[in-house]
Amino acid sequence: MARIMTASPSTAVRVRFSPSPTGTPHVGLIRTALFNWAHARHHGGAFVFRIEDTDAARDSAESYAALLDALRWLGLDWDEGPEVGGPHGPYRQSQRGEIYADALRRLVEAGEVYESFSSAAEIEARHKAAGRDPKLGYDNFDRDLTDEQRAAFRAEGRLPVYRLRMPDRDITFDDLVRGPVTFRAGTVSDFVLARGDGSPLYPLTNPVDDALMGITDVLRGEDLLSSTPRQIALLEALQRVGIGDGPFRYGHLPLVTGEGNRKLSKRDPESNLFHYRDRGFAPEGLLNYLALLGWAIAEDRDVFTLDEMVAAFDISRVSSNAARFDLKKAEAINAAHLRALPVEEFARRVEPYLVAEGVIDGTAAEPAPTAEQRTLLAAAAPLVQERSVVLSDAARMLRFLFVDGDGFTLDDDAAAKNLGADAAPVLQAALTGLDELPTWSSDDIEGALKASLIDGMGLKPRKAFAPVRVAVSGRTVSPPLYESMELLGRERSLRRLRAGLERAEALG
RNA sequence: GCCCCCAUCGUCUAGCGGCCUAGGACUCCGCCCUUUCAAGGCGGCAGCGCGGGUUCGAAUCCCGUUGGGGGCACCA
Repeated sequence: MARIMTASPSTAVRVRFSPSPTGTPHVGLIRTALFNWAHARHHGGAFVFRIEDTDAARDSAESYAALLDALRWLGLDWDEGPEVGGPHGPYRQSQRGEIYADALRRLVEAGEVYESFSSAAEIEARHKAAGRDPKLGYDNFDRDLTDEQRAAFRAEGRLPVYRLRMPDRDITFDDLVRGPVTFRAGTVSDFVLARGDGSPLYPLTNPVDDALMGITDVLRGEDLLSSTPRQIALLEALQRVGIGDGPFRYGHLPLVTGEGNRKLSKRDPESNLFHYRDRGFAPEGLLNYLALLGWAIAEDRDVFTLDEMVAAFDISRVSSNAARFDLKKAEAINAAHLRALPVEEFARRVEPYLVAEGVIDGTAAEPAPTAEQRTLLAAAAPLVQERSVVLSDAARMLRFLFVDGDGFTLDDDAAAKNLGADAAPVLQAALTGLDELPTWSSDDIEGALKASLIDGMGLKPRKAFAPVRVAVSGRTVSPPLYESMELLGRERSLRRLRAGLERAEALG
């Protein structure tokens, strides 16, 4: 372990990643997870994973599974959390009901929290009556209700919600990425911690768990910045009733935006993490790109490994401006990581995408190529590694090698452009030259094609090789032509050239 | 409307008073390499929102302004 450990356990960094299991993991959410993880690893601290599933109506088992799947795929390992356990469990809020009930009880008994009977309509009506903006928020009306008043409301059959009594002073905290932030006294109204039926809400569960789990640094999206004064007030109140040690450090990460500078929405397919996995982003490539959204490792470098990130990560050097997700750059970073992979590793990672192409057996999780296919892939992988932006590119380029007969199809656009009538003489000449070849090696193929097409027909290389490439591989972008044909083998190569010729002649 | 945050090339960023006639990356455009599609190499286009200060000196500090964003639920 080369990592630097902090001096004493009491100062060890503890961060948490606490998503709610709704929908599919979002790239912005993952960026938050990454920065938390990197911060913890950099300081030799703990990365706690907690599931905030207090809303039974919206949470789903699929989302929960997807969250674990996502972190595991990315390699963001957690020290405490679901399926790992830890001293502060359980790590799913749906299993911590008693903890919140106890916290709420203590807060009420201490007078930190009070019962509020006002309905939204009543609050609005009071604002209007007083000539205030009706959408001002809660007006602290129920703060000092007497026992008699409360009893009267209950007698009407009303159930109160529970609100925290906000302190009447400015609340300032030193944001880890932004520096000092102050909210003026009176600008944050008393907020609801639990429903009328006593069920706890996020504003209560989140700080309670952070306090109980010994969290020291909260790194989250900027969208939560304005709820920080509420959390700080709650944390102070909790401390007064014997829960936790008061407020901790906060750092608000810049938002990840999409087109039009809007916060990337969960509805936007571009925000779906698995969309990138399905296309063949490598975890290290995607993570590297996500890290660039708000952080830079050095002035003149932007491709780096996770280990390098851990060593260099400094939360205070995270940018505070929102960052636009740029697919083109993400792809470029990913391509750099794919090229850096040992070729055997690259081949192994292409396998799931060949399964998706339907050319090898197995599942994405467990591809089951035959020994023969594995040999072919090993030979072909080096030909496509540097031409792949995502792993599915490689699978698409390699597909033609793994199929035969009806399994082989021509790309429509490629065929339309390159296998027209004028391709017929080219393919005919190629066939003639190739047919006489005593041995079938890439060098021989190269020699034969050049002799018959370039020298023989006086064609420009572009013109000469395009029809051959498309006839043989089905696409305009393929592995290097001669090597491809060698791997394809004489029979299949010639058969495809003949098929291409027939097509070209039919059009002429 | 109220509260809070932000402000350097189209995009992501470096810059934390002089090293800046502002550096890198992506995109785009050229050229080279390859008698193939790509990849790679080299080069180019392009930026400190505006106005005041502070200072010998400001992209960097302060104030204002404009613009953008986020938050204002018995969702998380």
